Amino acid sequence: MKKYQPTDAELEILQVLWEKQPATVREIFDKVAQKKEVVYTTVLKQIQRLQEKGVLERLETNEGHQYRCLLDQVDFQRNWLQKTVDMVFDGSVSKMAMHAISEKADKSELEALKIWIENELKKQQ
Amino acid sequence: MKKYQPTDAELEILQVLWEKQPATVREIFDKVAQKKEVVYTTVLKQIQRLQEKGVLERLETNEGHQYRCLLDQVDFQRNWLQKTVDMVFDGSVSKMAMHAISEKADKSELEALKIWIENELKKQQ
DNA sequence: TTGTATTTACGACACTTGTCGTATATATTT
DNA sequence: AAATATATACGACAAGTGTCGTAAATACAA
Repeated sequence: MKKYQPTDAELEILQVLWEKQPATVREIFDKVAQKKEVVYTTVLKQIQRLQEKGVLERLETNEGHQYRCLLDQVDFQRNWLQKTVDMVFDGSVSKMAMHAISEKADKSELEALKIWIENELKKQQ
Repeated sequence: MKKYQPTDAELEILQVLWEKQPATVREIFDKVAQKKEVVYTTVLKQIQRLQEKGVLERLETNEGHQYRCLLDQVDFQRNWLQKTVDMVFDGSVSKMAMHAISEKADKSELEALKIWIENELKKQQ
């Protein structure tokens, strides 16, 4: 499972799993239901379809089925950013970074970033 | 047209329009066809559906129909990043920025970004 | 053990999307 | 004007998705 483009609804499920894995349908459902109104079986169905596609793996434990995500979060993030840069920001990483930062970063986040960049620079030279 | 989540295929069309607007179906098709194999009527259909949805506007000029995108590119970029941060990077802008930058930034880009951040910091306080 | 609650499976439905073929309208050329 | 080319409209279809109801299986409680 290297590349897969989940829909928004699917992504919500993956998010839950990336946070705590493996998890039961109930656990996943509870988390998802906090964010949007949805019925248990809807989430279940989505989980099952994700499993059919090979994105999730089902483990048969003694306390019911558990699911684990076979799509690595970091890989996914990388692909997502790749797509973002290519399709939304005309191929420019820094254009994207600046947009993002100026939009929403607060002071502490800016500070953190600055320090991080300085560190990167040291490493590079 | 403030918020709309285009599919990948739709986004390719919007990209063309953001670059040069308004444009005829033929012009859009030519650009899109450079990137992937597709038939004229497929692109036409997508354009028409986008128009029905109010994402594109059709202008009746003397040399055929022209289309313009009613979805502002900057708004779209903002929304996209919002979603990216929320759904892919656990709400952390700097986490996302770091991912992006470390993927691809060279020294000069880092320098530029550092200066830019310092500037942002000054503006904020 | 028998009834109740929970979990899981299965199927159904409407809607969207990507895709294209065909028909019709419009323009251009001869 | 007739013939040809181009543009546009229209409809169709399969696949995928979000959604849920209901049935079946399983676990738990009385």
